[in-house]
Amino acid sequence: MLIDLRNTGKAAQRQKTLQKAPLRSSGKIGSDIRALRRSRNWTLNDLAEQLDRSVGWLSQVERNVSEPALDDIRKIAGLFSLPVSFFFTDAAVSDEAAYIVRAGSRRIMSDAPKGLAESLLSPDLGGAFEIVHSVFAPGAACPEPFVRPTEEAGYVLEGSLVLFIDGVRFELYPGDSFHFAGEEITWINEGKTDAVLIWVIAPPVY
Amino acid sequence: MLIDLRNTGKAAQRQKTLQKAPLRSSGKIGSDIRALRRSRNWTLNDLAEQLDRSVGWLSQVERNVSEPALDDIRKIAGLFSLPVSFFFTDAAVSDEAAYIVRAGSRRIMSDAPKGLAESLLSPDLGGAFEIVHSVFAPGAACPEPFVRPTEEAGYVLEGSLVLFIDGVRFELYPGDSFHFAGEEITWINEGKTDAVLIWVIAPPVY
DNA sequence: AAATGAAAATTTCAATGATTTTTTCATCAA
DNA sequence: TTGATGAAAAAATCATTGAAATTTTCATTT
Repeated sequence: MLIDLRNTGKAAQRQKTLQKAPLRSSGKIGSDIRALRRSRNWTLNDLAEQLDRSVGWLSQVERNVSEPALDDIRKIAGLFSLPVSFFFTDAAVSDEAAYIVRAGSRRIMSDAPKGLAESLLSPDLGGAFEIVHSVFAPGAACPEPFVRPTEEAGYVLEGSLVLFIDGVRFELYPGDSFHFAGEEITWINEGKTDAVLIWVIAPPVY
Repeated sequence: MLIDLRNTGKAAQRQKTLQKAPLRSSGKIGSDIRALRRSRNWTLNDLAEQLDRSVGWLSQVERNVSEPALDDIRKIAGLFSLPVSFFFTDAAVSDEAAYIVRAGSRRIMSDAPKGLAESLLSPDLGGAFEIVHSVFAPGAACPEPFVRPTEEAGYVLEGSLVLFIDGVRFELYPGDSFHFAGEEITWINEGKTDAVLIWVIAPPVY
């Protein structure tokens, strides 16, 4: 059992001010930044340095106590290789926003004309895993093999995708699913149509 | 830096015998049982008791050192509310089995004529999360609201499903996705066609 | 080979203290 | 009035350690 010393004497008074702390910022941009930072295993200090801002400021921003300037957001988006729009999804109706992501209003994660369009199926970053909706254009190929310290799985919705797991080639068609953890991965869409997949990653990397 | 004491004196000799330990059982049924037991937070003892078997035996079975009799498997399937077939999926071609689950050869998790047909999209149980392919028959409804100590998310492939999250009603259509953790859930397929979803659960519960 | 029981090994868990990270807050600047 | 800073306070993280619980190993019996 822990003994809570906070409700005595001087400390009790401070708590009062704590509760009064105003929540100036309305959006949830701060939470997103926090999730993104965490997914990269950066500390407040790590990110603050790259932004040329103080740790205290970043802490406030991430807790939605104060809002970053547009320029900061641009910088942040850049650091995470995300489009600025990522932070401004038109949040759906009140209740929904927390639980549902409608087909038409997913958050875009990569605009890049690299042949891979990714959007987020989870309402927010963070949590144990994230679900991404990925569209691989015909001919698109993974720029280079990658290994991630994650557990990943996917399901093919449309088209077909060639996946190399530790160098072994697998051709995946609609309805097929895959799963790997720690192996070296590459992919290429050898088909003539888009390959559409649902990709699950744990823990989140975006 | 850890100091490994095992390669000295008597211990070193034992290690030799350890390496010789034969792997008598070929399948991976044992691993499945282990994953299932763990997902229920049961100890070897808990399960052994219900099976009227010794802990030592169960340990061997789970490590694929020895094989349970068919009757044991029936009992085990029963304890986990799974069809016996669950343990006998026709493992695809060698390399594939570990990574890929083909559309046509998923492991069935529930035959129950309750209007919900679930099959596993992950090649094996265990891991950080599991992906389930679920088909909700028209009119099918969740027998009773449930709360699970998990983080779950899903994506609608076909049809539509009504999901109640903490009592709030959401109608989901193809392309929509949802996410919840700890809320009370119920669902019902009010449509005239099957509702087909992909459902992700972390950590695994099956 | 399957199964058991008991010893040996391993894992799990809670408690502790040292660090690191994060939050709070008084204060200054725009 | 909000953004920003720096430093103190609080909280979270991490590596240890010892005790308890779980799991594995193995000699023996069926």
